Amino acid sequence: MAKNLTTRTEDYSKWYNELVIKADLAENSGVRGCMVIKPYGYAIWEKMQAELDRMFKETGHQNAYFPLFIPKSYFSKEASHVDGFAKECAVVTHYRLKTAEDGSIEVDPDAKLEEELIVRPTSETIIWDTYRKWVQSYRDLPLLINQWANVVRWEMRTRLFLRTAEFLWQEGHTAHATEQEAIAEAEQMMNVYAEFVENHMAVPVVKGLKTESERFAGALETYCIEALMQDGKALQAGTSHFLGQNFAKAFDVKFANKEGKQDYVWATSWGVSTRLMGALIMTHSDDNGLVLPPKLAPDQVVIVPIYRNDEQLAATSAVAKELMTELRAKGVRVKFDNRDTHKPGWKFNEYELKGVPVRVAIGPKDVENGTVEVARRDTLSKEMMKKEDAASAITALMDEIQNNLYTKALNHRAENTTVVSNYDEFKQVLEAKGGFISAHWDGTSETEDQIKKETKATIRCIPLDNDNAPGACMVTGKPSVRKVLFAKAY
RNA sequence: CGGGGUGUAGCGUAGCCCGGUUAUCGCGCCUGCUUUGGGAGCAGGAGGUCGCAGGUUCGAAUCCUGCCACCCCGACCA
Repeated sequence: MAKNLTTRTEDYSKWYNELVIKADLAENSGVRGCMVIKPYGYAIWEKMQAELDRMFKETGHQNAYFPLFIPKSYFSKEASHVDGFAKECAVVTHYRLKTAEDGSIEVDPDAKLEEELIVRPTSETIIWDTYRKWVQSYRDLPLLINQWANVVRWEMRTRLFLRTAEFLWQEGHTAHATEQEAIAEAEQMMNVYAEFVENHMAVPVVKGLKTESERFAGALETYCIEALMQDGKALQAGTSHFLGQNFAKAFDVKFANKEGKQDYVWATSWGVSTRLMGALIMTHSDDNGLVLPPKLAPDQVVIVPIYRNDEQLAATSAVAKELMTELRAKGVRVKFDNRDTHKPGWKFNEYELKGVPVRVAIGPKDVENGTVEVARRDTLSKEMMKKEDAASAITALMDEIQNNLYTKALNHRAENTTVVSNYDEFKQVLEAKGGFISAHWDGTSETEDQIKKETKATIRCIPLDNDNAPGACMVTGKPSVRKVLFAKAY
């Protein structure tokens, strides 16, 4: 069979790009660093959005929308925040064009804005400026709001889904009366993300805390979920920040507490982006194309009729439509592809490339024997079954494939997580094997920087598991509270 | 922004060093016939500002200058 893609071992980066483009998910737009998300890719994103949105609402959040443009002065109010984003902002300086004498279009110099507008790289500043007006009393709290939006970060280097100049995301911004409540919220949202990524995307994650140097600009604590890709590099899949009172103080968001005293509110923010699409692709796909977990697949089952003439088309279509009706009654998303413009073999390859979990083929022989052919995308195996058993068997396959994908990814992570005791071993494992490396660290930014400079590996997180055995830092030998997780990252 | 590379049909490319008929090949596209259980075969056909702008020359995809775009490696990052 002709290979659809460059093999992963040959060049993972090229493999990923080809996969995104050939599976019809997205393409380069020709506008620097921006991508066009194509209908099939967007359908997957919509599935993700729907589930996340449901989970946010279940935990008491509401959606709202804030402006795309943020006055420059808002950014100067929180010092570390502006430091973190200043280098990557798109700035609007004018509001009008005009036709020049030579007929070309130019920016009208008379239309210069008094204060430049920043295209949001994230919305903390404009949201906190708004929250000031919304919060007066402890009765107005907590404020639990989420926004689905696009943001722009003028990155030097971009990559489809993983790092684009413009990307889609959700950003939650909450305000609380107490520190404990805000911390609990930040932890809760990290758990929501982990649950979504593991249960729906079938991607196992490590929950943890970021080190000080990897923290979000303006946060006191950053909670994160980290996933391991097939090439042994780590990908940050989502973050949730405890912001303390930094933004409340910067934007003067005060409330009267139960004692009648003025106090600053406590804040969190949390977000996941279209980068999750990258995680999904790089975790499950193989050299035949995308592999989608059933819970996120726009089409869970595709039925392909096989026929030589009109009578056979009518006969196979009748069986296909019966099966489709049965499956739909069980809540399965089914597509019947009876296009006459492509041959069955062509369709088989197309749906493999697009990662549809189950494919059903129905031909004249099946009509005669009362059977159907059921093929799984995850194992690439095929099975003949009685037509009357097909609907319940395929319904059961949805769970089985979902679980199988998760288990496979979990095994891959286990095989590629190494505990090391000294720096030489660390470097050797990083070079030869990659993956997550668990090691002791003395807790200083200096040591962290040294490791990053010497090996390109960063501390992905301080895991929030129960493995709290103390030890000695692998580099300096100084005391370490517990092991942390290192990896090369995207 | 530093280092390297590439721009030729919708996609992937040959040609460039060493200038010379009508710019090569594959995929895809269109028409017809035969086909249809793993990307069909044959025949015919359409499709090109050779990234852009100058320059050298009788003649430029090819040589020179400037510009632009994209890709890869660094630094930065969801």
